[in-house]
Amino acid sequence: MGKPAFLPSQHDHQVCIRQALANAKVVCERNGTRLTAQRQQVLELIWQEHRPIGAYDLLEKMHELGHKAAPPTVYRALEFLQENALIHRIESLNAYTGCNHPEHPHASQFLVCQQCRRVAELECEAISEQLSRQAEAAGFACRQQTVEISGLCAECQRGEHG
Amino acid sequence: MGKPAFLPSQHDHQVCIRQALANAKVVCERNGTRLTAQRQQVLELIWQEHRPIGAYDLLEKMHELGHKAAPPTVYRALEFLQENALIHRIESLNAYTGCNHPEHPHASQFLVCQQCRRVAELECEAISEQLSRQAEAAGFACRQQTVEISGLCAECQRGEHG
DNA sequence: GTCAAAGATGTTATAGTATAACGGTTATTT
DNA sequence: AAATAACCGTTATACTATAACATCTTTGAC
Repeated sequence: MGKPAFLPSQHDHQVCIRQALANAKVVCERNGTRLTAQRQQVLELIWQEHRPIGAYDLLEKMHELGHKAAPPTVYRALEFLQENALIHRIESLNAYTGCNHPEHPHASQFLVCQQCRRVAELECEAISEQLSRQAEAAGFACRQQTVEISGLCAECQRGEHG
Repeated sequence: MGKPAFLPSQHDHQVCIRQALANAKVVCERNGTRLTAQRQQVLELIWQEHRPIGAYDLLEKMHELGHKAAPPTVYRALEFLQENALIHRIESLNAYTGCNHPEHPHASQFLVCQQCRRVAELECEAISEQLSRQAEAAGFACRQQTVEISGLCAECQRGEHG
């Protein structure tokens, strides 16, 4: 069995962040796109959270770090990161979260905990393929899937997050 | 084979609207909730569109009809209609659309055409059950599913909507 | 029927999310 | 070095949603 969908809340998150930044460099190089300092900062701030973070919360963090940015700055970075598959937007939260598998294209499914607000990314091909099949059966040409499941993660079901 | 996912754009939509309002009355009666004139108006305006409509567009339509409403009015109606399963919110559009099957609880999947902005509602149990299973396998207690697929509907693939 | 409680609506203000538009700067290519 | 494209700064504004509080209406108990 692989990694659990939700990492234990007490894992060493610095490792996640370093790994994500290293991945991002490789991906951008391969894509021929530029991971500028600003974009990298936004990506790092996203990864520093254990949960999806909103654009204006990111903005606030940048201000705290002395980077006097305006909304378009952060939205541009978010757009770039999405285009390069480095982050995902969680529609039901209006928030952004790091992608766990940026190195290959994939359709994801997200488990969104209503209590602790953490999100797990599934990458279940059976689901994405079944969705594609159903869409095609209706004559629909599928471009992008948004699959988000709200509920309670295992820890919150056990009452570990109050 | 049943109804097509996307109705032909030239069907008699007045029939859809009348049917939806009749359904709504039954559903609210069964739920013990009150379909007031205001809520009914919002539901009717939603059904008058062939595509999901935003809260502020609804507001504008109400103004055109001489009903001088403020945002909370329409949001309250939308909340009520959602609670009674009479409409769905399409997260990826920030817009609302009539539910095709309000009489029984169900998880839906939405096909969202990027060109004509129409939406088809699938109700595929195989998909919703597979999603639940995957979530549970991760120890996740599923409460609500959001499944939206963006792409092109059959008509738009044939260039019928320019 | 009256009255209390609950539910629904009106109103004002404000919070939260996102983009348009324009000008300047930096990097890349030739 | 000039031309181009990509990136960034800045201001203003559009779009989406809710808080808070007052008023009115419906319902149900007596």
